[in-house]
Amino acid sequence: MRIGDLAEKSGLSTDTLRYYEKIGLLPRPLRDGGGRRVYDATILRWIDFLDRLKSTGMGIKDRLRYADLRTKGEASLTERRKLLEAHRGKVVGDIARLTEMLDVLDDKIDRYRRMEAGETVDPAFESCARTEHGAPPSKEAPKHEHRPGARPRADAET
Amino acid sequence: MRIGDLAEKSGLSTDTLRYYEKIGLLPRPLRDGGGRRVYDATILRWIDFLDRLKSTGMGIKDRLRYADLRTKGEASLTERRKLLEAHRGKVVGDIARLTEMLDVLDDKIDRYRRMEAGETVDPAFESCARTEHGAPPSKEAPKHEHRPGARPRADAET
DNA sequence: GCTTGACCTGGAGTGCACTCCAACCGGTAC
DNA sequence: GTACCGGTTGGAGTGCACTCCAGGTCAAGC
Repeated sequence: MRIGDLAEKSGLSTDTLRYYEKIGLLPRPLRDGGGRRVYDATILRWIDFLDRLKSTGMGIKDRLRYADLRTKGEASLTERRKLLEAHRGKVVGDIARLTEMLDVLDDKIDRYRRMEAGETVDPAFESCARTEHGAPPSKEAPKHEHRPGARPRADAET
Repeated sequence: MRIGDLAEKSGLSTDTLRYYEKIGLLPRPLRDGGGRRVYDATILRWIDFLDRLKSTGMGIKDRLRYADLRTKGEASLTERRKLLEAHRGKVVGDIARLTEMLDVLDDKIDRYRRMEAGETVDPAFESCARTEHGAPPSKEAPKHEHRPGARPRADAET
């Protein structure tokens, strides 16, 4: 398999494949008589995993680190596991943040929809602010003060 | 509130706040006698929402678009809703991808752990390839000869 | 009055992750 | 033989999202 085929199969461009090779994400492939890269189909699995790492927010440095450990064989098992565990933590956090955002968005979209329908909707007091900075509500909005579990904060946008 | 206070409260740097203002993400604040920016606390809500959009993967262009629509008031409700709905779709997709990755990672971490414990574990094919290309496991991955940089390793990731 | 520190501006620099390009080479079809 | 396609290289360019800096102003504290 030459670089063009791999590009097609992996969804990466030939430029990206060469770039990944250059920085060390991909191992150096064999070359044919004319000096052209020849790939084994198994590389696709590695590319797929790299892609997954990337698309779940792992930067190039950590992918590089993982790729580097991988070349070291069994000796690097523990380190690789730790790297993956760290990434797992990030993924769990990301899922939580995204899930929270889904609520915020649903809330906001619903409000917009009602406003579009001509309903009078009170200025969006909703969950767009992080609880950590939980600005104590100014006296303008005393209603929403103590609602455990409910959205503690308001957003000025309409 | 001056820019330093806002920076502290929002978690953004003063540079970033000025940068956001420059590109139009933040409205131009009033100035005091000495020409210094003076902020109303309500800006924090907007910053928090922007931050949420950002941390759930919305790029600066779309945030800018949303910010711009916001300044247009009610006339832009529908467009804003559509923008948020589009983002919602992305968020749903991201959650799915991350959740899938969590499985992959758990699988891999578990495998690594067992290998560290000396168990014989077959090379983890399934956890790194997308199900779509689902390649059947090849017969026997050759035991790792260790020649860094010379060739691609036969097994996808161990 | 002087120092300190926060703030101002415009513009340059950074890091990531590609992406594109010029100039060249090798193999195949006609 | 030559046109063409798909490769090769090193290096430059791009877009995003900041981040830093020089050189200045302003207000308050000593």
